[in-house]
Amino acid sequence: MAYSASPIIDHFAGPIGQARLSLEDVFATRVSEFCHAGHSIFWEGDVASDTFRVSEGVLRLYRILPDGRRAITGFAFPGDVLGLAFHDRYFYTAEAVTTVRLRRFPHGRLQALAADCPHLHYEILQVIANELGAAQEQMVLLGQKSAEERVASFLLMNGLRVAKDRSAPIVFDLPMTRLDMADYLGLTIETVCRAVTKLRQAGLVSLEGRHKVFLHKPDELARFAGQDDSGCPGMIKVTHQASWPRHAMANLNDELEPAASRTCDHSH
Amino acid sequence: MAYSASPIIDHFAGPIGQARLSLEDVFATRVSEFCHAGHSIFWEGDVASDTFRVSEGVLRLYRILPDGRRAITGFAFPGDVLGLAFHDRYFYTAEAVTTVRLRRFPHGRLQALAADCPHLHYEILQVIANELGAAQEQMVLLGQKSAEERVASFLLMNGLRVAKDRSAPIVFDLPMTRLDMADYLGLTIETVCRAVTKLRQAGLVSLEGRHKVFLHKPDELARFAGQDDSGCPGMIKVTHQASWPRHAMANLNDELEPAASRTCDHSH
DNA sequence: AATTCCTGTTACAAAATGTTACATATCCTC
DNA sequence: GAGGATATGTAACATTTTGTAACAGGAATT
Repeated sequence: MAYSASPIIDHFAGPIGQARLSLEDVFATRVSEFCHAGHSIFWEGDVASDTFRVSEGVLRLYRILPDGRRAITGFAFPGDVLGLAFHDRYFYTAEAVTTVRLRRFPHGRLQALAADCPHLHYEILQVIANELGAAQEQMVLLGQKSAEERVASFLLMNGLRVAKDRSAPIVFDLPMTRLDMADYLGLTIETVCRAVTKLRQAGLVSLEGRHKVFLHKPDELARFAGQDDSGCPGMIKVTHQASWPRHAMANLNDELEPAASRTCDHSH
Repeated sequence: MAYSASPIIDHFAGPIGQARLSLEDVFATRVSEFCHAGHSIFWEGDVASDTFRVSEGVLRLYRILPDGRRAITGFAFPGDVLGLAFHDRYFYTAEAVTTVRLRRFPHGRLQALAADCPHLHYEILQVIANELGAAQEQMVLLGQKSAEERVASFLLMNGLRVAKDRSAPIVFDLPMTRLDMADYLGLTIETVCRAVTKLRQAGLVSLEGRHKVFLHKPDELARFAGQDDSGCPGMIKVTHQASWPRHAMANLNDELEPAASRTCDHSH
């Protein structure tokens, strides 16, 4: 909060402050910093004074339970921005998996910029909303999927970061360790290994060294992973729990509303 | 997107639009609707045209996997607002556990209001940031905690919604079914029952009927649940993984920065 | 008040995952 | 490039969780 004004930044506060600033613009004004593998940018519980944008490299984001268990809540890749939730303290530790290049921007000052620039504010909201979507996806994975499904999902998710086309084989690099994967997927190292072996035997994936992955049939892998296809319009899913009637809700008209209360009368 | 203007709302768009609007204010202008137990407000995959604020009652929020498994990603209680992530489609189904009273506000118009009122925009961001925090907490629970720890965490979490004081016994109502709890905690009904029984035998909780819960020793229950104490300043945790050096990062000074790159040199 | 249905509980067998132990591969330093 | 340290892979065994099934209890209806 007591940061001295930097001329590099101050032009944002002027009339240009109303321009369509993007997060990328904001961070572009800052110098690069480096964080080597195994070192941390910040720790869980630290006062959250800065936000960070990753330029190169990968971070693991984790929390530690009182008894020492480690839960990796996510990984940060180039382009990702950390600390945008504007909490008082960081909720997780951010540790470099590989050497990371990043830029930082002060928390409070970014908030001030966002207050003056709705577009920037909206972009921040979008980033957090996407993180929330990813977190919910992960909740589904951790709560409902088997070990093999989790590993398949993880490989596919990382593959699709590189190539969006599921119909063609994908080759990519997986920088994190097996322990990272395990702590992210809620499994042990051994279970991860077993699952990878099975996927290899099924001809769906193969490995070269520890970190290079080949997805031979991403499409089939997706089906195997129990990938949720929701959001694909026209896709009707058969379910066997109290969740059948998927017909679209119709009464979303928004005329001048009647004074009386309405009732959601969607059949069960 | 083709909503006709409503006079009830339009005064927000005028000069008053710059006032410190709160989400509560915005929804207060709308009529109440009711949704009876078992019925849904919206479905996963529906086009997201409205946001909702719960006035009374409880909703379960869930996604369905292609093979029918149900993952409850959360519950919505009075005061909670749904749909603020402004995605094109709802990512989950919102179904009433009890009869629910709620108010709705059109997606696009709320976005427009937020663009004119930084305070409102900021409040929306806070809501999503809190949801994100809860989702990460849940990821830790699902990935790292045992069945009994999960149930203990769940009971405690719901108890603390009513009473913030962990040192005194808590009595509260748990409106959802055992199946809801199971699908939320990534367990089966039977495992939930067994866990509850053990907690009962340990003298930590007791039940009256299906939905009334007594937490006799919330403090002890919290310890049992492996509750993360992070965020409590001065709390140093002993860990046994690659996460030891928890000393605070010091070089967060933010002077006019040197042109050269810096390095995060926190020891590992 | 009795019946019926639904939800919740318990016991035991089965499956999945975690543990332990050790072999092998890869990485890093010298 | 040698050698040690670390990470990974595999297998046998232990534990936890699940699946199945039978039963108990509560609420709503008759």
